[in-house]
Amino acid sequence: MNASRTARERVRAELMGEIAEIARAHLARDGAAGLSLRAVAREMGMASSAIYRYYASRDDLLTALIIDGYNAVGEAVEKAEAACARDDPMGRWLAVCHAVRDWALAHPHEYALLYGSPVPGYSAPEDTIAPAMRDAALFGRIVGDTGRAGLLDPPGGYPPPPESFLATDVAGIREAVLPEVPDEVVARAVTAWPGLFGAVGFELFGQFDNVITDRAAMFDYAMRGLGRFIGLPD
Amino acid sequence: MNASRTARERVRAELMGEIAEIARAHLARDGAAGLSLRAVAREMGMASSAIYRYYASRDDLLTALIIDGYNAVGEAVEKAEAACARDDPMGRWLAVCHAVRDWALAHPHEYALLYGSPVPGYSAPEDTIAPAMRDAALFGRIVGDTGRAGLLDPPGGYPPPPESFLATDVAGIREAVLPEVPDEVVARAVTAWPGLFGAVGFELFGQFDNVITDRAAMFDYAMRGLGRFIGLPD
DNA sequence: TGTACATCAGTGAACGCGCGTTCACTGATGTAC
DNA sequence: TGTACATCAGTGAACGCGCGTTCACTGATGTAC
Repeated sequence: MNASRTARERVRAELMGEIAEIARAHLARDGAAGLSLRAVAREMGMASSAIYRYYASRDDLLTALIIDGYNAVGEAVEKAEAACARDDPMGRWLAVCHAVRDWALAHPHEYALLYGSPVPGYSAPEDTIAPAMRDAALFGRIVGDTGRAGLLDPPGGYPPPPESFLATDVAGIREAVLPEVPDEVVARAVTAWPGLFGAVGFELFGQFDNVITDRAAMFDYAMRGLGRFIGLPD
Repeated sequence: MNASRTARERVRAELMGEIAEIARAHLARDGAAGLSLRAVAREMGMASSAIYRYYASRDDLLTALIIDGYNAVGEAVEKAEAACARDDPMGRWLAVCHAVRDWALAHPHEYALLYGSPVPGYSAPEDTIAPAMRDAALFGRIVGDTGRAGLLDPPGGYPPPPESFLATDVAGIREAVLPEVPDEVVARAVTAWPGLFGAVGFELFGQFDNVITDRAAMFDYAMRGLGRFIGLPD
């Protein structure tokens, strides 16, 4: 029967979720390197071998956590951005930035797993690519909307992007996601994006210790600067 | 006698260096999480317990590697910058950027140890603070020299730094290392600096995979932009 | 509706591994008279 | 210069730990007639 089959499958899905949830808690406490199937099984009250009914290996479980993590960042970012006025590009951009930072500060080990050093011996499968793009996709939409609205206003006084970069990567990205945005703004956007994660990483990984105290203000200022650099109106 | 005492001490120092060197090779191959005293001892041809004559614990060895790492980056950066004309601030800044990137690409695991996610269970002692500042100190000198030469020319069109940030961190940093630089440029410099490491991290940790191919050109362009933002003349 | 069979979930023991650290010890190298 | 003693380097066995993964197995849950 269909009903009974889905009953079994529902229990299965629930247990997979429970395992992932406990694993995520361990990850949050000890970091990715300390994540152990045996510890998760212990907390589930299962034999360690039982986990293998649900995840084929430790790496499989890690992959699930990574995908969930990207989606969690993506959701946080989308939710924050959705609350902004559509015609306020800078506000939308800042909402994205602060959402990333807030999420990172609340989930440092998970953030490290997603954007920090790769876990040794683990190589991410293709399934992680799409979720990993979620935040960047939203960023692209903001820049694209601003371009379509004719509101882009990038400050002058900067050297133009090099030809080789324009011809290859910038052209491809423009075609794919930013069709109505000038080449130079595409180039600026692509180079500005890592600046967000550099700022978050510096704060999270301790580079600001003993140097910066007013971190929220500094972050907001830095992100406003990046937004203006891209051409978002103030 | 003095001579003999230093003889023993010289052997000791040499062995400490050899251990660190082998450990660094393991770190480069397997990452910090995979660094094991036993493996190092094996390669030294020693009993694993003998390592403890030289380093009190695994964390002690890790600390030594971190300090060496910061100094290696610092040296690479200083060497590259020293080769530039003194009156070419943008050239000096770009030399620093490219030196960091080149070093990171050549030593990805070491870079991850210094600027990536912290090693779980390890907390860096005070001895690492000074070496960690070496590259930033040079950056400060470049900006300071440019300010003293009256060449700073930051592009307009950006919102001013928030008062709270100016009053606290910016004021302190200005006093300490950038006395002849306007507040706003200090603020810009402090916020731009993590952008360098964000760009390097994105490339190194795989965020550019399947997206950016012409990475050297993009990096150079992005760093030029940051340099201009700070006010370095083109 | 009841029964025979197949599928799945979960167990517990085991394999084989590597790790950091301690400890009592043997020899060699330096020191003081 | 020679000798007694102290210091140091290095050994090898051991402690106690945790890990990922496999495998033969028991029961329970679903399926097909």
